[in-house]
Amino acid sequence: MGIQQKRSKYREEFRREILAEARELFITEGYEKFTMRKLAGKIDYSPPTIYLYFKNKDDLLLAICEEVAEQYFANLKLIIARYTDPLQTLRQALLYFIEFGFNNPHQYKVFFSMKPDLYGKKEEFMEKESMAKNSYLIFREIVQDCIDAGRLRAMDTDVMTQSLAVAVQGLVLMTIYRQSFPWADRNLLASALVDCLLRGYLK
Amino acid sequence: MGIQQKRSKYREEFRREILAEARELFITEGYEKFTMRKLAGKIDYSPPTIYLYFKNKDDLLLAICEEVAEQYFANLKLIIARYTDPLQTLRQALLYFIEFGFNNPHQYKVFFSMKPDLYGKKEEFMEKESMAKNSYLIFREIVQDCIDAGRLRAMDTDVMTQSLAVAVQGLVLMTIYRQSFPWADRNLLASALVDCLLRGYLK
DNA sequence: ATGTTAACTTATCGTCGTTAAGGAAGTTTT
DNA sequence: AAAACTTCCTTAACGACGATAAGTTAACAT
Repeated sequence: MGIQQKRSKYREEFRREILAEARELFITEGYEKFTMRKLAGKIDYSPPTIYLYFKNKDDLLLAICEEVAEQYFANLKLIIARYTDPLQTLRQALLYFIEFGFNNPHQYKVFFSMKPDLYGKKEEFMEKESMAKNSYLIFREIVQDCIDAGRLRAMDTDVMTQSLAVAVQGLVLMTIYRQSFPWADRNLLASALVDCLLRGYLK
Repeated sequence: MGIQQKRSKYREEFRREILAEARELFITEGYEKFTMRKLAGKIDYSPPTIYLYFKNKDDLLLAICEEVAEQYFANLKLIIARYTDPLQTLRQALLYFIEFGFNNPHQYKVFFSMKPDLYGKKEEFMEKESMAKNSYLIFREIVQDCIDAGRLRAMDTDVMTQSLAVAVQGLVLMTIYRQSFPWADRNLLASALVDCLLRGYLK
């Protein structure tokens, strides 16, 4: 049992090492050029070795997603702690989300390189533990606080949360993915959109 | 010259035929399973034949995009003609965009399967003719009308147009791409978001 | 010493986008 | 009418991909 533990400990260590290298490869080379073979080369192992630690490429991408979500989640919690006014908290949370996307375009793209149902079936998402789920729930809480405090209109919390979320995600996605388009200044767009959204749901 | 014309006419005809089959394959099989080889099989020609009519896969995807944008653009013009109140026109335009995305998820995905700069460099987009450009400009015009009529706040037209656009595109993209997530009712989200956006920019 | 297991390799499969080279048919030139 | 050229399409192949099968090596257990 002791040995088993030791082994699985090394195993987990190596897995995390691969993951770290994978994330770096993703960031430096971008999604389009990220391949299992290149990753194998980067860690100086043969390609099949990766498959001993990850079921397949999607599994690995999901793991990267979770790492990214974890990083986002941790910072979001710090932001929440910094503000007392619920509306101010929400504003900063929205702005931080956009900033995170702008600063980490490659990480952000991972989420959209995955299959539509990589997080499982519709019901499974809320049952399984995931940083993606945690991030949504904490964001939902912020919105709920605004409603409870009477600062935002009383309406279905999920509808409000999700409509806010998709709006800011749209900004990040579009500016990242459609670089041919003559976008206005990103930061201008960000503050205009967030202002508009909050104003739109103001009580 | 007459013969040349005849030839290029047939050539164009075949090209459009391939395009039509490609779009159908895209719709029925989805982006992930769309391959040049399958398309070749579908039109009963060998794979390299397609390359006589399209430079490469991206070129073909771009052509599909333009077809989709053309369809969207045509319908959008009809909607504009139907309403006189500028704000009402904008509302319907936003709702139609979302509806279009919901009803044509596969076509919509084409735009995001393309390389970031498939429409050329940043300056080229506005110079070259494209249905994507036309769609943006007509949408921008609607927004401009609302501002001019004093119904929406006076601010940079492009910033307002683009922030509205990315918000609704976010809704479509997220619901299409992240199907594991327990979204609220799509139509509820759509009307809530559009209401919020218009309210947010109201004068 | 022998059997067992884990970790890793090489070799390979099937698929993809794409290109090279060539052939068949029609068109133009002589 | 024969020869040369052009157009259109084919077969064959390249390199890269994700992934699997089968085999090797070394550590460990008995």
